[in-house]
This record gives sequence, C-alpha cells and structure tokens, in this order.
Amino acid sequence: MKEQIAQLIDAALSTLIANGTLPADITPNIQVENTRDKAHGDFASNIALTLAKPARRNPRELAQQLCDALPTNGSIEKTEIAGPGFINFFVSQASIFTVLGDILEQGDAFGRGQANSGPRMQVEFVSANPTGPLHVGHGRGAAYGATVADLLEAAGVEVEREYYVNDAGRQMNILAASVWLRYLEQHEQELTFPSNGYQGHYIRDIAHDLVKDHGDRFNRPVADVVADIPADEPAGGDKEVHIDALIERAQQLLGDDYEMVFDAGLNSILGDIREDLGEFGVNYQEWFSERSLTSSGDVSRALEQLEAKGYLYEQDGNLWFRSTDFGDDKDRVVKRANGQTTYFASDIAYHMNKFERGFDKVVNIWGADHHGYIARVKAAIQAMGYDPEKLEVRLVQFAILYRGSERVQMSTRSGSFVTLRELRNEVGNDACRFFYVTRKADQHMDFDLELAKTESKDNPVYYIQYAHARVCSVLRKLESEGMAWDQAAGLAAMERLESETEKDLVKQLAKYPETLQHAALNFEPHVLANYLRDLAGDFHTWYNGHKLIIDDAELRNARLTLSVAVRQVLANGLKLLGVSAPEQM
RNA sequence: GCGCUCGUAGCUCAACCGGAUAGAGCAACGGCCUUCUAAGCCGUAGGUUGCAGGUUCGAGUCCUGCCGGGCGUGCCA
Repeated sequence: MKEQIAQLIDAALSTLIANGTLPADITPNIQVENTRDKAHGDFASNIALTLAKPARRNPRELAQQLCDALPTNGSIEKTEIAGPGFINFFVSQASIFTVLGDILEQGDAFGRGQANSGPRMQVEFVSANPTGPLHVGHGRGAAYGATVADLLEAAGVEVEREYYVNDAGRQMNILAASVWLRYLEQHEQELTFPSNGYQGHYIRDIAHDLVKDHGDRFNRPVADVVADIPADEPAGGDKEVHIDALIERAQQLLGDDYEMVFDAGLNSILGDIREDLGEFGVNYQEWFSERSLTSSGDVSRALEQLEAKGYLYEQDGNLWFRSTDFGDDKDRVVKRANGQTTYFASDIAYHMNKFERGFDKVVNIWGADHHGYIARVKAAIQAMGYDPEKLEVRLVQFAILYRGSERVQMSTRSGSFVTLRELRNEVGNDACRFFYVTRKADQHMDFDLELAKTESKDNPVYYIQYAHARVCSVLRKLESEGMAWDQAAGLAAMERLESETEKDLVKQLAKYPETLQHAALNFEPHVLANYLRDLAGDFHTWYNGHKLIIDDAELRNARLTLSVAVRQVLANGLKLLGVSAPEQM
C-alpha cells in the first residue's frame, strides 16, 4: 500500500514538472508514513514540505496541487491537506483487508523476502574464549546475534553464522596448565593451585575425564613441576610470572603430549558451549579456528601484505602497524620482539580471510568492552585495500541481573558468575530469548529474573504466546461444537468486520513485512519484539469485545479468518525471535 | 586528560530518513468473569525528552558547550 501511494505521488510530481509547476531539476525523496493519529487518515506524506523550499512555493498550496494531480486509484477514498502541508491518505476498507488473504495464502512465508535474493552477509557472534562456560553476558550476544541473523535471512539476505574460536594464545595455555594441575591432583599429588589459574569446577571434570581416558600418561612428579618456579602472588610473587613459568614447565615435561592436554580442555569446553547454544536455539554454519590462521599462513600473509604496502615499521625491536594513517589513535604492535605475533595480528588475518571469502557485508557482534578495537580493525581492513564500510560492528551492552529489586552480584574473580545454562534452567529459553532482544542492543539493560519467570500479563513473553494460544483454543472449541472454519467464506465476508478495533488489528497485521525489513536491515530485533507485543495487545482488545463462535456463519467465518491471520503473524514473528508459539497454555 | 557512547513518566523502555498532540508495560487508583482461557479487557493519573544555545517550515532525533552515568584508552587475551 505504501508502495502504491509512493507511485501515485511520483506520477503527480511528473505531471507538475511537465506542466511547469515544479522545476525539472528537483530530486524528490518520497516518504510515505503510517499515521500516528487516525484523524490523519491511514498514510501520510510530507512531500510538499520537503519540496516547498527548492520549488519556492507555499507547502500547503503545493500539497493541494499535488493532490489535484494524483491519478485516481480505487484504493484511495480521499486525500486531505493537513497541518503545515502534509497530505493524508484515506484508504478504502476493502483494500486494507486484502492483506488477510495474503497472510493466509503465504502462511509461514508471509513477511519474508525472497530467499537468498539479497546480498551475502556473514554474522559473527558470541565468539567467547573457550576457557569456561558461557555466562549471562554471552547470552545476550547469542540471542541478539542469532535473531539478527534470522531476521536478515528472512529479509532475503544469504547469511552465514560464524563463531570465532580463540583456540590460541596465553589464556588457552593457562587453561591447559590448569587442567594439567588438576589432573596431577587426581593422582593424589598435593600442590598449590595457581591463583591465576581457572578455578571453576569444570576444570576438575576435564581432568577427571583425562584420567579416565589416558590413565597416568600425563603424570609427573610434583617436585619436578614446581622446581624453581617463581612464587605465586599469595606467596609474595607475581601471579602472571608464576603461571607463565608453570605453562612453560608443562610444555617441557609433557613434550608432544602437551597438545593432548591442551586439546582435551579446548574440546571439552567448546563442546559444552556448542551444546549450550544449541539448546538455546543458536546454531552456526562455521566454527572458525584462530589457530588455523597461523597454520594456513594467513597471519604471515596478512602481515606481508601490510609490509608490501608500506604500513609496517620496526621500533624497539617490535613490528608496528601504522594504523594512525587510517584514523586510529595510535599505532599498534603486530609482532613482538620475541617473534610472537599479537592477538591483533590474528584479527587482521581473520578479517582478511573474511573478506577473501567474498561477503558483501561482514557483521561483527562484540561485547561493548571491545569498542576500542573497531578503529584499529577498520584501519587494517582499509590498509589491505578493502572497504571498511563493509564491516559492520554492533556492540552489545552487558545485562545486569536483578532478582526483583535486588541486583545479582557477579564477578569472574570470585567465580560467582551466573552461567547462561543456569539462567535458561531457571527462566526458560523462551523468556530468555525474548528478554535479551527486547531492548536495543547498545543499551544497558536490566534483566529481572522474577519478571521473566512470572506467568502473567506482566511478562510480555506470555502475553504474546497467550494471544497465539487463544486462537488455537477457539478453533478447538469450534471443532468441539461441531463447526468448522471456512476460510473462503471468511475472506468473502470481510466487509462484515466493520468495527474500529478490527480495522486497527488488520492495519497492524499489514505492518508486519515492513517491520521485519526494518528490524533486519537496522540490526534491531527489539523492533520486532515490540511489534509483536502491540499486535498481541490489539488482538486481546478485539477478542475481549467480540465473540467468535456465533450463529451468524458469515460473520463467524470472517472473524475466525482474522483470528487465524493474527495467529499466523504471531507465529512467524515468534519463530524469528527463537520463541515457541504454544497451542495451549 | 583524550576517545566512544548513553541521559525520555516513580521504574523498565519505545518513538520508522528531522514530521503533526512524545508512546507502551510495570507500579498507583477505579471498574469488567452464569458467556470461546481473567495468563485477558476498559478507564484515571503520570513529561520543561539532563541543562543552555544553534541550524529550519518543523528537533527527543542534527551541531556546539556544560552536567551526569557506562566503556575504552596495554608490547593482555
């Protein structure tokens, strides 16, 4: 409908240009909006206001001329000039209601664009270090990323979902050392666990499995392990130096077996993360290994590329990337004096790799604490000759958990963080998925556990699901009364739906496709969440004032048709949010 | 200090590319079940959009300054 009106305006503009009322060199940007106030009709355009200045005309007068020049169209009942020069369009009942037929005909596909008709995009999200279970902060990134990816796909974009596995680097070595030390404890060796090691109980579980699968293969005398290791922090030393020495010792004593211990930790935790996400309805096409960037030579190749273009220089023995040439605050080290490449070097290689895979757009969903990295990564992309605009970085703020009005304290140091799995078990996947995306991602959010758990109207998830279940319930009731819903008869009797609430409801349904598009292209799932809440509200309002199972067959079928259309759109929307649409509650 | 970001009803948040009288929910108060699920509906009340300027037909939205919160600012990962 919006499209149609825009075309009518375009035609009117051409007419006015042809007869000399408007200059030929204007570049109109035709906007048609949903009206906020019913008194303003169904749709409105501000075209006369935006053209008033370049056309050097009074906006209301111009609006009138545009109206006069509008081609006649059966769907438009009347137009009005209002306010400073808006053109309001009043659409006929019949053409508003045609959307019901579209919904029922298209079913699950209603609102979706043509599959893979758009660009190819990659969405990378969560990508938490595999050093422990996911916590509630990762949960928001997971829900947000999964929904953004699903929305894009629904909008016709070809989407690849990817998890970047940080399976290299010091943190992973600390993990391996932690596993190994717990393993030694399983062999009844007494040792003091490093303060900077991973304290979680899951480390013991991994060590236990290691004993089960490999017996004492990795066992070494503790005396050899701790010999000449610098003191830990509680003993007056430096915890970083202490743990690094332990890692080095583990590598010495285990030789080639070190990698087995390392992989045992990595695979166990990664397996847990996959399972966790899978249960949360979050799935990936690709789990991309950071280590593979080194073995494939991408890291050295990326650095060579930058070198060849003259963006690298040596200073103090380190190799620097001149990112300041591309707007970064300071230059960055890519290779240390000891020959080790930095994490940033891997990032450069990773993004080079992404762009070489030919995506039209690369979307990174990062925790908000990473926002300082955007400039340097974009700088690297640009330096390698790619368009930095093709990288879209979306930041997700952390969620603060509340139990009622009480804040749930979390700290990684004390190990008292709430895991995503615990949250899902307590609150349920549906409420989790919904709550996480109901607020703008770059906004801090308060996640109230008590509210998410309540099964009442206070909880928007149940409110929406209940609307869906209500329609199902009516259809069951209908059947038990020995009646059936006749879709064709319903569609043929649309003119019987004459109340204002019915029209509101249908107009809300008609907004679904554009809402979906908007939510997808702007990476804003909350728009869809809010839309569904509004739709459910409109439905409940209508339902409360209108009986569906009535003797008047024509009216009954018309109302049932509307109900089923609402159910369809609710189901489509909930599916995209990863929330179930129950048939009864 | 510098950079990014946010500031909207008592609370949690919306507001489509700059549009008309800034909207929901919760909390508060008052109503509605012999009727398809009351997990619902209706109504009342609640605002100088942090402050001060600027841009224009029009600003919560764009620009400048200030105030306040968050994050970043490692040869860490």
